[in-house]
Parts: sequence; structure tokens; C-alpha cells
Amino acid sequence: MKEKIEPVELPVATADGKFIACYSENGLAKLEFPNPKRRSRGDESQTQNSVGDSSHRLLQDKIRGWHRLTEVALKKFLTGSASQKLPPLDWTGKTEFQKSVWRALLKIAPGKTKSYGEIARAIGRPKAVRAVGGACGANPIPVLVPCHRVLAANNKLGGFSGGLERKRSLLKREGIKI
DNA sequence: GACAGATGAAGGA
DNA sequence: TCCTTCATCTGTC
Repeated sequence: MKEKIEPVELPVATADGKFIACYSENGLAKLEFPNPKRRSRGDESQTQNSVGDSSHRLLQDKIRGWHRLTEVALKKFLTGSASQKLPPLDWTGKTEFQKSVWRALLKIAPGKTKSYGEIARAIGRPKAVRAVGGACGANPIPVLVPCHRVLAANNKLGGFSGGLERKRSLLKREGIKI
């Protein structure tokens, strides 16, 4: 049986605070917004996650590479510009519907927005607008998977897992006015 | 199986 | 123009 690799959490320091990126053996699995209440966990030392044999070392190298991509991409997103390269995203265990919604989100260009209805039509389920909202809320990798670029009808903000203020701020940096 | 949800559209005041 | 109501679809418990 294949050994299970524990997820690796790494901090990403940005002007907005310290995001927490969580990597699995398949790629970036989760990105958490800065949370002042969350206790610091020793920063970069988290990379030394019980590195034992050479395959683990290879994985650590791989994750370090992904982390660099994540840092660059996140900082670019936070300044409102597009990132050409993203680390592989690990959506293991998520439903096909959610993955298709998130794939549609990745296609939204910086500075552009789409409505929940447009996303629903883009994935071929024009009536699943509420479910699209649910999938956006379940997005484990906000900012990089730009669920903040999805607005409700009439150019209203809708909601955002990281808080509406953060959504408004991200959109403002991309030059989008609500 | 029931319920909730980050919606959208239509109708009425 | 704003507010309310209802239809619709999916995920979660």
C-alpha cells in the first residue's frame, strides 16, 4: 500500500498578511486567508515535515517549487495583475461539478467579472446558479482560483468566503468598480 | 431524504 | 426603482 503523505503547510507573507498554503502530494490543496487569531506555527520550519527517505526529499523539493510559484502568483493577484504560472491544484475528493465551476473561474481574466449565472451557463448548467454559489463558497483556494471575480446579478457583490471587504478590495485593485 | 444556500427572474407596490 | 416571492439545482448532514 502506498504511504500517505501528510499535508504540508507553508506561510506566504504578503502585504495583506500571512496566507497559509497547504500542499498535498498532488499540488496546492488549500489556501487560507491571513487570520490574526491563528497561532504562528514556526514559519518555514514546517517544510521539515518528517523528511525521511529520498522520495520524501524529492517531494519536499517539489513542494518548495510549488510554493515559490504560489508566492509569486499570490503577490501578483494581490496587486491586480495576472500570473502566467500557477502551481498544480489538488482538487482530490471534490465533486465534478465543483471542479468544473472552479475551472471556469480560472478562465476569468484579471479586471473582468462574471455573474453566477454566466458561470452556470459556461459549464453547461444554466439553471444551477445557486449551486455555482455553493461551489464558489467551497473553493479551497481563494484568490488563485478567482471566486472574487464572480458577482451576483446587477453587479452586486454577492458573497465571499474571505469576507466581502476583502472581495471588494481585490476587485478594486483589478480596477473593477462595484 | 430533507434542508440550506455567495442566485436569478418576475411581478407588484 | 425597490422589495418580495418563487423556481431551480447542488451539496451536505
